[in-house]
Amino acid sequence: MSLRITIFDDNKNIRDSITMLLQTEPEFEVAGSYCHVLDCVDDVRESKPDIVLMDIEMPGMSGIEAVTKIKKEFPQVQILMQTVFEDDDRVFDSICAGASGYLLKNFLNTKLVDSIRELQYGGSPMSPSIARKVLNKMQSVSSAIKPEETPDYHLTAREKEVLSCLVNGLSYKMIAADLNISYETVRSHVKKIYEKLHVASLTEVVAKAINQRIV
Amino acid sequence: MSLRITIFDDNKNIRDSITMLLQTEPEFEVAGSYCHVLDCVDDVRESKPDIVLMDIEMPGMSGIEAVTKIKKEFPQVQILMQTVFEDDDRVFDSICAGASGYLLKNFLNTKLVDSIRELQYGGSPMSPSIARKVLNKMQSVSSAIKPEETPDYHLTAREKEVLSCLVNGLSYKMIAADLNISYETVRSHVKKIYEKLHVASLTEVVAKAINQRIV
DNA sequence: CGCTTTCTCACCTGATTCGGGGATTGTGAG
DNA sequence: CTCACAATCCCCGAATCAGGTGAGAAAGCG
Repeated sequence: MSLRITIFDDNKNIRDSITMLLQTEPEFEVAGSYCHVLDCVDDVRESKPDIVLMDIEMPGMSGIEAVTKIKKEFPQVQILMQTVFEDDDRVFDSICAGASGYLLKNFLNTKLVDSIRELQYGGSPMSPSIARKVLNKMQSVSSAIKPEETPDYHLTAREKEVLSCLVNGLSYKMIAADLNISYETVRSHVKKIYEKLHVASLTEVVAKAINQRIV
Repeated sequence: MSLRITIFDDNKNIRDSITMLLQTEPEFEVAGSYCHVLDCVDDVRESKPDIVLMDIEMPGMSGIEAVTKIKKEFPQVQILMQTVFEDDDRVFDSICAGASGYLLKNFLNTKLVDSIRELQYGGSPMSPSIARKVLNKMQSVSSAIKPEETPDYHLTAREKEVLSCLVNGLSYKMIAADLNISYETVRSHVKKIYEKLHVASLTEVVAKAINQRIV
């Protein structure tokens, strides 16, 4: 059983050299070869590839958009991105779009065949420098999510109730009605909240409450 | 100039075979070899490695904790994780802890030397199946973060400026001073913002701005 | 050239919030 | 049993915000 491979690259020389490279392996079959991705979904439908090689820089529509579209229609297709640039954002965007591997073009000759095999076996081939970018991004993302250190302002239960009403945009009057207490009581609580959060206006309270998830 | 490598692995056989493997390369130097990570920080301080090989399964303290500690003290040290398991969580945790590469143990013989060189050159060697897990995680995380469907309230640039001031807790007066415009102008902008966001109080504006990331 | 949008500013009236007080209960810790 | 603290309520004056109305200058557009 042969492995069908479709190529998207605007550079004919690269397409040809990839084709030649792939033909050295008997079980690889170039199912299609296209110089743009404007009809990528149709192209994939027709060529029925197991693996798509996608250049990231393409005229008309970017390779990243193409990945999104192809993955949406044919989620089982594995896509290997190729690029000359190590642009952080594009690497990241490609991954989010659903690419399964990422190869720098200057590794094409030496690594392409290996990479395709790795894709075939459920791996994700990546040039090491790309992998480094991915790991760094991963670390920054995860550390950006976690830091939920809530300094704990010792708000009482009632104060928290009032606070969450404030965050929901209620006025003192409305809060009073809502909690069945007097307007003045609400004010007392709010004053306390001001003290405890070290702020001096409702907007600051709301901002602080939301950002520090005291709500 | 030789590359100093320190090994942490509770299995003596593996430590020895790694050492032998590394000795085939003249510029590699095994700086230290330890069977546990309880004193990993001191061990690293003494052996002064450029690269640390860390087994993920270790008695006493897990390799992941060790990575955290080593990276905290010696951030420039590159750490290559090794494991027999492809446990999703541990892979992810290792990355967050600061590991720079991830190698499955059954690739040790064939890939270790290459991987160390890639680390040396700023890459992140990963077994393809590990890379796949990382990509998948990445995709799920990013899609979990992104769903920020911002309905787009058509705020003008100036309005957004005012808005961000509001979110930072500034009063109209302060905003006026900040943006070098009149108090009344600030009010005009705020009124517009109220209309566009369909709200009627500052607290609602702040809450909406933060929650929908219009800031 | 008109037309729309944006940014700017102004005035007035009423509503709401802010920052000080002070007071009364009940409850739980020491 | 005090003593602290939370929760409730009250008053006042000053500051700020809200809503409505109007209007001029500059920029962009057909």
